[in-house]
Amino acid sequence: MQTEYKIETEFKCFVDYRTLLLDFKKIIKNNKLKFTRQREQILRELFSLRTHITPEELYQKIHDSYPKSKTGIATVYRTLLLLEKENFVTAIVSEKDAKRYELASKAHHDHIICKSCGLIVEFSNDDVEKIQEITANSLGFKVVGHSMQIFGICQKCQEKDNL
Amino acid sequence: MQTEYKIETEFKCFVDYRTLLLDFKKIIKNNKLKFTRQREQILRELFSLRTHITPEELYQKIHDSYPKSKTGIATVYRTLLLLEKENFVTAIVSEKDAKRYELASKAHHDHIICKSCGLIVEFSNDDVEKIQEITANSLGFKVVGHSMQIFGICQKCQEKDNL
DNA sequence: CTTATTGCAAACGTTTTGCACGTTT
DNA sequence: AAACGTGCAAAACGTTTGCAATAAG
Repeated sequence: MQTEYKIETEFKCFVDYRTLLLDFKKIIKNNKLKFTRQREQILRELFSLRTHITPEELYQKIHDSYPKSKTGIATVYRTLLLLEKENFVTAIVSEKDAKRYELASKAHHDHIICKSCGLIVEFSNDDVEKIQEITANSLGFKVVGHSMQIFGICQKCQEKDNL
Repeated sequence: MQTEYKIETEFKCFVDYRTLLLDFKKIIKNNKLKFTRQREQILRELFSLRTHITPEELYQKIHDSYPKSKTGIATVYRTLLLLEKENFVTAIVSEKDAKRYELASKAHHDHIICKSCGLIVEFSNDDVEKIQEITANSLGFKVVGHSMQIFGICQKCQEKDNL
């Protein structure tokens, strides 16, 4: 495992696309990268969708939105990795299927996932953040972040199962 | 996604191997399965290791412990799936590399993971269990379980990085 | 003797990579 | 012009599966 890591201090909140784009271009410039059509399409699509999406799904959506686009799946993966590194998106690893990405939002939040239909609902809880601090400190760790998933059966699926 | 799921009620605690084996044989009998050399080797290895291990690592360990064993990797995967279904092991999905399994223990616990060296330390916190209940209830979910990972930098890696 | 399990290799789905070609700066 | 990004196809990775052979009940 490589020794590079990032302290989770910087949270981004993108209310409008213009701000997002500006922020992104700043990162691009700072890292001597290039602002390409593909990167913009991916960012715009992520912004307008605002869901937990897999790279494959995102790739499909881009081809729906930009029918002539030749953006390859590899580029989607590469861009998501860049966006994750720069805290523009966060990832949740699903048990089933692929990693899911979502645009970073102001406050950290966690997820409750329906075991039956896969529905993902966000929640946030200040106590979780406190537990994170207390636990890490008591074990000598410097906190980077955390991820919590509650698994359950959503209301709809409970009703479905009771038939 | 299939509609089958399991309520996380049954926790096992294996202090000695004999008890573990007896419990396992009971499950085998109840489900009209067969008690094979491979299944026993896998169980014994999990018991003596008591770490968070990947299927691949477990496969290697078995071949170290039983040099003449021809146990295939597919059998390791299949057995781990069975053990997980029957609550003999629990799995944590790592960001990097493969799923890691550990023998089930009496109490639920979560993990803090070093981003630098991959060290996994267990912790348990009653508040996490409460948060799980409260959150699920408020969102209309029936709780199945949860998984929480804190990411951080362990003491050793912090020192290493300060050189 | 019936049924479940195994090992193997092939298939799978997701993700990464090497490379020649294109695009951005 | 230099440097970086791209698409493609191939490879890599962890995992599952079909099947004929084997072992357990």
